[in-house]
Amino acid sequence: MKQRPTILDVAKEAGVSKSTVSLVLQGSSSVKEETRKSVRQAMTEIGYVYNRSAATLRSASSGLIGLVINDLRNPFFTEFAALFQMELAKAGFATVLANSDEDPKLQSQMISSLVEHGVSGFIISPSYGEEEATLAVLDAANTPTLQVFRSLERAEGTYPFLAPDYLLGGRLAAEHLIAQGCQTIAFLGGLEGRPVTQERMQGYLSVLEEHGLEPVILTGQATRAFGKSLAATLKEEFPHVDGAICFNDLVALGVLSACPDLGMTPGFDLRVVGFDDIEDGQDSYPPLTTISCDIPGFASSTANQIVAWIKNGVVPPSTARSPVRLVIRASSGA
Amino acid sequence: MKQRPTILDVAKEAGVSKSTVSLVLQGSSSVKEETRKSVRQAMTEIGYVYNRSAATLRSASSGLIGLVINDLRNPFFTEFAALFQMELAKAGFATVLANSDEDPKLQSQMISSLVEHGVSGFIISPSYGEEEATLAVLDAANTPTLQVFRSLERAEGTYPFLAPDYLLGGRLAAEHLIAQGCQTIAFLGGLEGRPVTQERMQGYLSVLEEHGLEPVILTGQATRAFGKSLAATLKEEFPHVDGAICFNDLVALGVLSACPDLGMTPGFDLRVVGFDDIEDGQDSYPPLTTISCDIPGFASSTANQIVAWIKNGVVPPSTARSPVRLVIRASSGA
DNA sequence: CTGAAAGCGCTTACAG
DNA sequence: CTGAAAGCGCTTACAG
Repeated sequence: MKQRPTILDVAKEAGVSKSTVSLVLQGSSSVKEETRKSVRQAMTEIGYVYNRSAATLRSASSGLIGLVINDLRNPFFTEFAALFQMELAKAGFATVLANSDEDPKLQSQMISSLVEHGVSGFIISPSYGEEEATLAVLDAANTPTLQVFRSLERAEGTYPFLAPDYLLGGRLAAEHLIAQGCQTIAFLGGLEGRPVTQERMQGYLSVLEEHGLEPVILTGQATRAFGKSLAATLKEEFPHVDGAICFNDLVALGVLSACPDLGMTPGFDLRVVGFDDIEDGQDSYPPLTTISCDIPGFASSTANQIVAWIKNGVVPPSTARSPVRLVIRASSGA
Repeated sequence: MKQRPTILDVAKEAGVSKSTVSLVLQGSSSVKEETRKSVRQAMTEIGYVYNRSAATLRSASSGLIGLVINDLRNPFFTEFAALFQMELAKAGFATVLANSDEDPKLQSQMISSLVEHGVSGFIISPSYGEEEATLAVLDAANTPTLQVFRSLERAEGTYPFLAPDYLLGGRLAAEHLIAQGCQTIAFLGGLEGRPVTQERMQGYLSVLEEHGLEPVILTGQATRAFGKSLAATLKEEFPHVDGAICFNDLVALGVLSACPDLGMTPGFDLRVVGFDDIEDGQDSYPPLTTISCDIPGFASSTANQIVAWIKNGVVPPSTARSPVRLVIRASSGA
């Protein structure tokens, strides 16, 4: 367990001053190629590892970015987190992933822990409720912060917000089911009053209105379990419903998995559309028609924006919407 | 964007020396309660935030733990990561979550980035292949490192390994299917030659041998998609198979979702058992019988061990197995 | 292009 | 119980 070598050791080994070593570390162009090489070699020879804490202390930029997600167990967010992290790694930043688990208390705790660790920026998909604590620590941190997918009410404007065009997604889903000949289309799942639910529902409502159709709305948890229970509710209380737009794919997959026991054939008796395009939807029975939010594109765009903000001070627009598209599979009977 | 206050500002505000502030920060018992209070109050008044980079530089312990996972998109690992992170937060450590995505190159890169950031310990579920680079950077890091779920071949012994009792799991699954009356039981999925596959399969094989039954083994990717394709293979080439033990739940869920189109009734024509007990298996059709690895217990045990190692130098045993149990649901026809 | 010096915000002995 | 001083490993002007 001997001490790790420092730039001083490297300097000694390479026969230069420690400033020169530091310049090599930063890739400065004012060091001769030859010198650079010998320094690099000295580093590998003595097993030097860069100490970012020291660098951070002096230069105030850690190269760490905090990604705080409301529900990391939802595959949609997992997918985003995985892609985002890889994207950032390319830009030389490390990602600290934290799961606030829909708990605003946990969220503010985690954020303040990340601030202590000196993160250079935040990407947050916030948990709802008790916004004060979270906003207080974020304000005190005074660091580039981007909201994704969801936005805190009081933070609109202060922290730029980037999300898929949920409203358009709702419209596309509704138009598709109408084109498939559905007469009565229900909107299933998603917590009442939440902005994301509102937007997806609004797209659905406006299309139904344009076609003179009556809406059927059954909100609730965005989970498989709730989706399963909804299928039974539909069968018993709303047997005339022949199309369902689900708040997200989890709800939709729950509905699909409940159908066999209820004697319903999804894609035939009941045409189902989800939202998010998580991978599981490709391998469900039947495969799930859904609204894709282009997560890879969303992740790279988010990564680019936060990096541009940190490095060059380019503040993203206060609100931006990314494109969505309909992905047609068998669950809607196509 | 004014500078963040430092302990010097706090000291001035509270009318004490900065050493005293530092002692308060560390919860030293040698500070009068009264002093402590006034210092704490001064902190909140001027909006002080602790700078861990500075502390790390001086004391060489960052309070950061790196969790490097081979496939974060698999819900099994996501679940573990989420629980582990919460457990560590309780102990005052922050978790840096990284996804190596089954890519050993990415893995060694991420580890060295984490080392630069000064993590105090590693938990690694390694990606296989090209072990040299990963081991080299880990050796250089010289920091407490625990392997979970999987172990690098060359690292047995050097880095303690903690995993569920896969072999017993394979046995429990096989015994259950035999008790259910299955005559021909197949083992589906899992990459050939991987230790985890070997162990699960070994449990299955030994039970079959004890009962004089012939094994049927179809290895491959541990994904839903592969599970789906296996169901068709079974139907065409192995119609006599009436029980299936899947490498993991993803494969099992893939098999289940393929059954309807093949005219098979899971739990009846084909009794299916998975492995891992991911949440999706509770809401599949039919619900999935599986081997539970008690992820919450595993996560907290892992967290405790790494913390004890870091704080008190307690090195975990070089290999340990955690209990597994059979969870019976409808897919095995019970 | 390279060297000597100061300083980032803490913690750590060491006096008192 | 509290204060003055040194130092962790870097980066940053500033000379040369």
